[in-house]
Amino acid sequence: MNKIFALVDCNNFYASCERIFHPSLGGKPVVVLSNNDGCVIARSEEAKRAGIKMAVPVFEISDLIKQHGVHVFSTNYALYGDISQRVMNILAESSPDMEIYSIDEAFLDLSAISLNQLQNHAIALQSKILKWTGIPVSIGIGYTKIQAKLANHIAKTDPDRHGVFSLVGHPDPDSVLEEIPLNEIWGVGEKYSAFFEGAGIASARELKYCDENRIREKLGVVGQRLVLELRGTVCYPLNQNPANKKEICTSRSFGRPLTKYEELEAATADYVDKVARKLRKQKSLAQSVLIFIMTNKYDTGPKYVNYKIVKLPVPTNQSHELIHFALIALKSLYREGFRYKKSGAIVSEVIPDAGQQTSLWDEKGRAKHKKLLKVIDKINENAGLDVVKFAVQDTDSSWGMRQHHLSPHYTTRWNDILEINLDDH
DNA sequence: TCTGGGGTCCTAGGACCC
DNA sequence: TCTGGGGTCCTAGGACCC
Repeated sequence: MNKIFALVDCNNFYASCERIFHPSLGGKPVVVLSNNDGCVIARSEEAKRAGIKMAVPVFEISDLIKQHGVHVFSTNYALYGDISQRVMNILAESSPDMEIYSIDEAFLDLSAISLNQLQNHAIALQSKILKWTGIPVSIGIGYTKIQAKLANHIAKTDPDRHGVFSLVGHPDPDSVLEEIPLNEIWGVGEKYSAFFEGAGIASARELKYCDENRIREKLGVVGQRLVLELRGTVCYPLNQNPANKKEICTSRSFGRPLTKYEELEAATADYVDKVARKLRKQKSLAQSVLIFIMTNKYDTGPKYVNYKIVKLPVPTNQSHELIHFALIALKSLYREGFRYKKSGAIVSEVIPDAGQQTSLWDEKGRAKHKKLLKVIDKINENAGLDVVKFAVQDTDSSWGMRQHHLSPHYTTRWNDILEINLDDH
């Protein structure tokens, strides 16, 4: 039996999240900014129509913002993560065979739904999500993930489809593919687009019927899979139990350039602690940690970029231990006289935290710290904040993110819960 | 003058994704 | 003044082995 995949994708997710708690923003242009209020990372339809492009630095569009009265928000991951979970819960309930692909997308296996019910099933799901969470979604259906992605693109862009489109059961799928430019295909980026253009392949339909071996020669197995998936051969199955991360990274630009070692140390220790928490959350240990620091790549002043990798003597996910080795690396990286813009920590050689061979001596202190960290994690999780920190992380954190347009944490922080005044009408 | 061949493992870097 | 952050997979090439 053929597999049938659906891709459910939240429309303009971050912008839609901000709108849930600001219903008056319906029909108005909304954008959400990256960390430090740097670039545009989400736009409502109105903002797109106003000519605001994805990923532009916000200072370049200040005129557009004024001109169209665009509502601007700092990124609020606590809110988006929580709303995402609610959407995913609804999907999981309706289709147990599901893969969460990103914060705002999930693949579903709909093979069990009869062909003539597919469309209705999708429409019902779409309206349920809207009703229960306030988030509008688009749903695309196909015989492979790449087909489902394509169908989703049509569901989103063709107003006649009202957010649902299926290539399965379509009378003439090739005529649909004919209209799809190559760079809309999932897995086709800048380089592949240029290659296809040079090879005289102009649409998704042409790619589907091209000589598969020729593509394989030039683009390897990745290119060949593109062709096969377009034809309906599954190369990317549903991945229901995503493996643990093999690499975990936390890095940030600072709210202002840092020059003193102590400030750089505080920020970097903070990032390392965040990495350690992510490790503990997925019950993993890291065997090496990389620290990098860099100056502003857009600055005209003196530039410096460098990194250092430290092999850890014992695999660990303990914050203080990782911070200890990270700071040794940082010390050797630091040079005076530069304005640092960003630093980061990446752990790799990640292994499961189970049955690790450690020396007896190691084991003693480690077990104690493990208990302590468990408590700290719990406190921080419940508070929804970084209440407990290591001393080196600094409580002042004037280097922290600029977020001048942050909305409240409506759903994850008690103090921010929405109050409704019933007398006010 | 002649100078194997096949295999594995590791790493860096490219390409892509949201 | 202001320019995001966190991932995965694949490939080519070097090191090393027998």
